Amino acid sequence: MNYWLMKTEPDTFSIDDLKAQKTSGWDGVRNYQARNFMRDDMKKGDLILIYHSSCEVPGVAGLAIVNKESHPDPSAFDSQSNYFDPKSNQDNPRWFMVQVKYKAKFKAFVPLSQIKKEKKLQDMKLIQKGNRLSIMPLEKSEFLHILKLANYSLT
DNA sequence: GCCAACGTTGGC
DNA sequence: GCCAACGTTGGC
Repeated sequence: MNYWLMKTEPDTFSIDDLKAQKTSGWDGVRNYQARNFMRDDMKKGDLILIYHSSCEVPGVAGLAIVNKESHPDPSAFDSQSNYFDPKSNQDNPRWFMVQVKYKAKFKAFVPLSQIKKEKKLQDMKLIQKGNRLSIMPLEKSEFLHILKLANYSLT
């Protein structure tokens, strides 16, 4: 079992949108490192922190789970899509995604400012200088500590 | 809106 | 393979 953090801009797709849809293909990722995590490493049942970025108060908003493992991102084939990539095609897809399933919206949102203050979270990739990855692995201890801050318990 | 930091592109 | 130019991310 692995643990992940996935960023999303809530103006585009928020934890509330995921809650309403229940499941969603995580399309539109156009960064190779993030793609590789989805294509190679994210397994069904892995748990995911959903992070709101580029918004008034950035931070961790909720929890999701990998529902379907890697498959080609169809938005890359759609010339009408913002995520269209003419270099990707059905025979040789360049971009992959996983499908995620809603688990919870945290009652206690965990803001980035709080994460930065937590001694136990200082090694998180999220707060390393210059890191812009939209999908990143978490240590189990980091994952659990954030659940604690969110006042959320698994089971 | 600013801007630091990073990733990608493409000429050479 | 180098690297300048450009585009994007994302916090502030």
